[in-house]
Amino acid sequence: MAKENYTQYAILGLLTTGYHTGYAMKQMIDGSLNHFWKISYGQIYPTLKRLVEQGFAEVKLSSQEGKPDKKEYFITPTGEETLRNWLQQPIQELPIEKNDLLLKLFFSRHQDTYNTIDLLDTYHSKLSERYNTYAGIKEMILSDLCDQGDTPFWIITLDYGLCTTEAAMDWCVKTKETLLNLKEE
Amino acid sequence: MAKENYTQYAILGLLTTGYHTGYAMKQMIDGSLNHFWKISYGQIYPTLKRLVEQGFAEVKLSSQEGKPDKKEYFITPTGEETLRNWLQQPIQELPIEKNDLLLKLFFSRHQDTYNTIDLLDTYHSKLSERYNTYAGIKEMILSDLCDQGDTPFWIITLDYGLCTTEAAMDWCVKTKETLLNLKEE
DNA sequence: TAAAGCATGTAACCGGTTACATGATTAA
DNA sequence: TTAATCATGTAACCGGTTACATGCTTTA
Repeated sequence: MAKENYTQYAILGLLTTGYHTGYAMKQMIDGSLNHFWKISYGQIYPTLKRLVEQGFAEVKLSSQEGKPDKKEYFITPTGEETLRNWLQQPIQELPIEKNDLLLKLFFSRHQDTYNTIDLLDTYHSKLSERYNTYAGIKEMILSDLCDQGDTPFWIITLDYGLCTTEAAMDWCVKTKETLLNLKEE
Repeated sequence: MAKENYTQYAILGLLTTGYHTGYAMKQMIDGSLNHFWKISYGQIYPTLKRLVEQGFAEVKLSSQEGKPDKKEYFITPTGEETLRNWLQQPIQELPIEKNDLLLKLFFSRHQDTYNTIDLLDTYHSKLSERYNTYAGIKEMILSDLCDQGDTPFWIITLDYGLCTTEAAMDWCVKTKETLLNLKEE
């Protein structure tokens, strides 16, 4: 099956959730989507251009007072259909994350145990930070009384982040013990 | 801080664990490392070449009977030092996995609930497959009586895969319920 | 007046994949 | 004899990042 460029669908999707400029999309992604997706201006603007060329979106130039002009993009019916079609396709393959901590652990036989444990500790604290960030965003969304139709779905993706992060943290703790036992032997 | 090319360290690491040809490395990675790292021949061979140029490895041409000639690579003391140095550096940033299921869920507000649940089911079954694969590899390593010094570290990385995969599976089940409740309201 | 935020864009680069090319040996 | 396994390699391509360029407005 042909490879898919998911980035365009991400942008198409954002067009349906109230983000109409490249700048606004970038803000949104950096703030709320970045636990499972990120994107740079170098992708956003060319993609928006291409979406218009393909008839999936339309541009409207709008000049604002006190702010620079901006290009507002809107999804077309064809674009909506394309998005819906993609949403229905089952995922083909699980993502594999390139994890450099695991890569290091894999080759840590000749390393000093305490050094390896340091790696684990740093990793754990970063996971903990991440966990708190996600929990914070979740709180924020839930306390926002304006109950958008999108919010339950946003919460779901956050929960994914929370539960896998938690599992990874538990693993850190367990692994630390394993390494210490290994050393004692 | 400058960006790092982890691939070269992966290859350097493999050189220390008994894999001396590009072909053998590829086999190894596809079989045992692929839950957190993968690599193509298009990277392996040029990287090996570069490692030699940098003085981190040495080549030895060996002709075998009944098999094609091969190039055997060996790590040099400088290479070992480079590797050890990298192993000691704490990881800078957590990997963020691009997850297209989450991307779809994020925009699934306008989708049919049962369709979304289908996505979750497929995902769950793939996770389950992955879990079994990891569990199988772990069994295999543990039952292999030749107790290499590397094995505890390999088990640790497998455990990471097992526990995060399990967490993701639990999330699938929970999310399915959430979606059904949402529909009933 | 300087920094921060709003806003759009591109060119160079880089890591990585895919497809292709080659060729020997061995087992079905 | 055909497929599978062993073995090495490259060129084209692609997705994505980074650095750079521009310019306006608001706030400190």
